[in-house]
Amino acid sequence: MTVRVRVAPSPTGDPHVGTAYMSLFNLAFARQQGGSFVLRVEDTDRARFRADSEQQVYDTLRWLGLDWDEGPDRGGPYAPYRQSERLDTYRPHVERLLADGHAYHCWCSPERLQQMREDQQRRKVPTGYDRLCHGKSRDERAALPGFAETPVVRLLVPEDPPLTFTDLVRGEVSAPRPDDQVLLKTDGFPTYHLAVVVDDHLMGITHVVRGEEWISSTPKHLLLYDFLGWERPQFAHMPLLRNPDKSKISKRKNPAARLTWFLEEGYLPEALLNFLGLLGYSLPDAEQEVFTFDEMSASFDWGRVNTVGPVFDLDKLGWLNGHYLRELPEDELLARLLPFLQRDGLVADPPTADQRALLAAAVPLVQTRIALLRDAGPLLRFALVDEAEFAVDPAAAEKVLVAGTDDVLAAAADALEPVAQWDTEHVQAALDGALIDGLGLKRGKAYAPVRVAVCGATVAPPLPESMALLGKERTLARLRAAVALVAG
RNA sequence: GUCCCCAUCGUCCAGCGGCCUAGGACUCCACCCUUUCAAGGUGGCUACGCGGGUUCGAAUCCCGUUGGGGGCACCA
Repeated sequence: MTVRVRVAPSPTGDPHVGTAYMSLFNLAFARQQGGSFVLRVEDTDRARFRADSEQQVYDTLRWLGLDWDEGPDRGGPYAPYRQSERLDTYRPHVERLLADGHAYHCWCSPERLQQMREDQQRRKVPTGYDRLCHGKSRDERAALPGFAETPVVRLLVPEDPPLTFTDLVRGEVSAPRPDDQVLLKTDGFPTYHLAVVVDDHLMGITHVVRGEEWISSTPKHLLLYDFLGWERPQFAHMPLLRNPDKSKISKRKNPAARLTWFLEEGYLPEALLNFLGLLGYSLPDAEQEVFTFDEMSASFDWGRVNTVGPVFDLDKLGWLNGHYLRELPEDELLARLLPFLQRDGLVADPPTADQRALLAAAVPLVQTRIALLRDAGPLLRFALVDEAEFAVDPAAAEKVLVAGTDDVLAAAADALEPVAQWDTEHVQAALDGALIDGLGLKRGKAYAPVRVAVCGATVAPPLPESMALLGKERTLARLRAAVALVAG
C-alpha cells in the first residue's frame, strides 16, 4: 500500500500557520514512506470564500519548501482537487445514503434550529438536532412551524454509533456521540463532513493528519465510512498550536497565526520549518534541535508527536532565525536581504553598481547583528541613505554629542583627512593615533561621539568598518558637520 | 451546560518503573571577550499541579481531584 496524505486548507483568508504545521508533518511522513502528498482545496463555504486565498496558500507553502505531488494547480490522477468542482461527485453518495435510510431530508429553517438550540441550552440538556423532520414527507413537515422550502440532507445517527478509534499519536481515543449532521446544504454544497470522507476515500488517502479539534467530529466520519462500505483511513490528530494564553492559536490574538506574517517580518523559511518541527515533536536524539526537513523526515515517528498543544513561542523562533541567518553564505544573505532593503527605500531595484559594492562590504557587518531580515535596513541606513537625507538621531545627539566632544570630533577629522588608503585598518590606525595616543582617551569613550556623528546612532556596526563603508568624503563631511553642531 | 482531549522549568522538548538529588534548548541574570550593539564563551535561577493507590522502587502505571484546551453550525 502506498501512503497518501493530504493537507486541505479552506480558502477563507490569509493562510493559517496551522496549515504549514500540518503540511510539514504530512510531508515528512509521506516522504519517509515514499508516498504522495496531496493538496486539496476545501472551498465548500461560499460565504467565507476569498478568491486570492488559494494562491497565497500555494505561495507560502512553496516558500517553505512544502511542495505537493497533486493539487488543483498541478493536477493528478484524482482531479479535480477543488471541492467546489466536485459537486457532482458527492451527489450519488448522498442519494445512496438516502436510499439506504442512513440519511433524511430536513426542512427546518435556520430560525427554528437556532430556537431549538437556545431552548436546549436553557434546559441544560445536550444540544443536537431533535429529528423533527425524520420520517416525514415534505407535505407533512410543511404543516408544522419553522418550515423552509429547500431541504438539507441529514445523517441519521444510529443508537450505537462507533465512538472509538485508534489514533496514531494518541492511541485509543473515544469521542462524543454526534447528532444528526447536515451532509448536504441548501446551496447544494456538501458540508466538510461529507466532502472529506468522500474525497479522502476516492483519492485513496491512507492517513488523515489533521488538528486535534477534529477528534470530536471523527465519529461522524467513521459512520460515513461504515455506511458507504469503505475502509477507514488511519488518523493522526496533531496537537493544536496555542497562543501564549494557551488558547488555540488565532489571527486575532497572534500575528504569527498568519503565514504571510513570517515573510513580511523577514523570517527564513528554513528557520520557520525547523521551528514548526520542534513544536510537539523531537528527533530521536532530542538534544538535536537544529535539523533539516530531510533529517526530520528520515527519522519521523508518529509515536514521538506530543499530545500537548505547544505555545507558539516567538523568542525561540527568533533565535533559530538568527542561527540560520549566521550560517548563510554572504552572497546568499545579501540576496535575501535585498527585497527588504528595497522595501525600505534604501536600495534601488535593481541596485546600482555602487549600492552593490557597498552592500557586499556591509553584509558581513550585519550578519551577527540581525535576528530578522528586516533588521538590516535600520542598521545600514546611515550608509545607504542619500547624503542629503542623513540626520543624526536627536536622542543620540543629546546624549552623546555633549559640550567638549567637538574637540574629539575635530581631532578625528584632522587625523582622517590625510589618510590616503581608505580602508578599515588605515582608518582605525588614524583614529586610534589621534584619539587614544593623541588625546589619551580610552577607545570606548573616544569612539562614542564619532560613531554618533558618522552613523547617526549609538548602536551601529563597528566604527572603522562603518567609515570604510561610508567613504572618506562622506565621513569627513559628517564629522565636520557634527563639530559645527556641538560647537555652535 | 455537555461531551471529549490533555497535564515535567516562564516557553519548547527529553524522560516511556530503577541510569533522575529530573537532562537539553530558548528567555532571563552574572561574568569573560569587546570601540557601541550583536555574535561567541563560561556559570547561574527556575519544573515532575494536588491527593490517594499499585510496586522492593514512580516524573514514568491506576483512580480521584484541580487546572488548561477543544468540540457541541446549512464554518472548516
